[in-house]
Amino acid sequence: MMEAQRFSPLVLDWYQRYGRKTLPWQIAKTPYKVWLSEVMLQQTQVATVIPYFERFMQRFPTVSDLAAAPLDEVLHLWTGLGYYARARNLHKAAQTIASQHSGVFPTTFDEILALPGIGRSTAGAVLSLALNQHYPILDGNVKRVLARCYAVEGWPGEKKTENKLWTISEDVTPAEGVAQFNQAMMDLGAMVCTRSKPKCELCPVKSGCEAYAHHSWAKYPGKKPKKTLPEKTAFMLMIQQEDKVWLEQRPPVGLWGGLFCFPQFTTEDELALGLQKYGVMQNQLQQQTAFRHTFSHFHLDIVPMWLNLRSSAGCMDEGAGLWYNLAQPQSVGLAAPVERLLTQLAKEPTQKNDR
DNA sequence: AAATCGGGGGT
DNA sequence: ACCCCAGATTT
Repeated sequence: MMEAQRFSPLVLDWYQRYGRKTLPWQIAKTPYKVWLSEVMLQQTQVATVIPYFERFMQRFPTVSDLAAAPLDEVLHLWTGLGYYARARNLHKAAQTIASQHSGVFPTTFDEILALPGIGRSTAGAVLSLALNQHYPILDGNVKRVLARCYAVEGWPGEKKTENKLWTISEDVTPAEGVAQFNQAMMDLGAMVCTRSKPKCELCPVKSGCEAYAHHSWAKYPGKKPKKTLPEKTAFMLMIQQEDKVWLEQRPPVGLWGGLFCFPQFTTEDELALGLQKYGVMQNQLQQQTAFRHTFSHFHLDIVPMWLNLRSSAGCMDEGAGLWYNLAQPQSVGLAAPVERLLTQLAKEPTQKNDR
């Protein structure tokens, strides 16, 4: 059993020797950099985040730059990261900081917590990592380390389990050296106490770890109860005219909110109706190879339907979408499968498809 | 093929 | 207060 006060010295000592200290958001730390990196890291691993982070910092060096940018450009730089609601929240929070905090990132817990897209853990991370204020965090890495060390049963998605973990995090978080400690906990979870095949022999807290003592690391954290995913189909209509492809912007909320996508239909009948609406000929439609895109809650079988428009025969409403130029792409957000199909189109000469 | 991640929004 | 929803990557 590991007493709470024994925990942090072991972790801090480990951090001095093995922790990460030179990630882009750790150089000249500011609340803005920590916030941006934390939001990106919520969904993606460090190696993937780095280039996104660098692009964001280059384009939006300050919160005010981010606030002043068009949302489409933010979504564009976010393309491929997923969870686009987070990019929208990021943008909205930046605008709140610009208007309500004179462009200065707030430094109290309640002010930060009030920003969209920031909850208890992210607020704690910003204040502890950037300003060394005494707040615990509880991200996926910390949950795993603590669940194993203290043999916390249950899936962390359940409130009861999450509450237990928060209490433990509060108990082990030291008043001094919080910035290093919290960073260390995340590093420990990412590098040592990994989901599968943890490197227990390298762990600074193995001496007091329940899971280590009972060889039961695989039991923690508890697994999410699983259910079978429903399957849906989407016909994606790719209308091409020379170097340009017709895309429409999705409504601001919901799946792929605010992103540009091909006109999309659930059934072939709907597709036929859509073709009528656009005033394009049905007979030159070509079905391409279908593929599956999986979300957390359903499978989406995507059937790309390609159509080469020879004349300006279509009647597209320019207000509802845009002609995406494959040769000189516009700065807009794209859903991953849409980007994949566009890349495909840009590679293949029109002639090859045009049969 | 399955697991994952912190927060928002709806019930 | 609880439950469901995001999206792409890793294992």
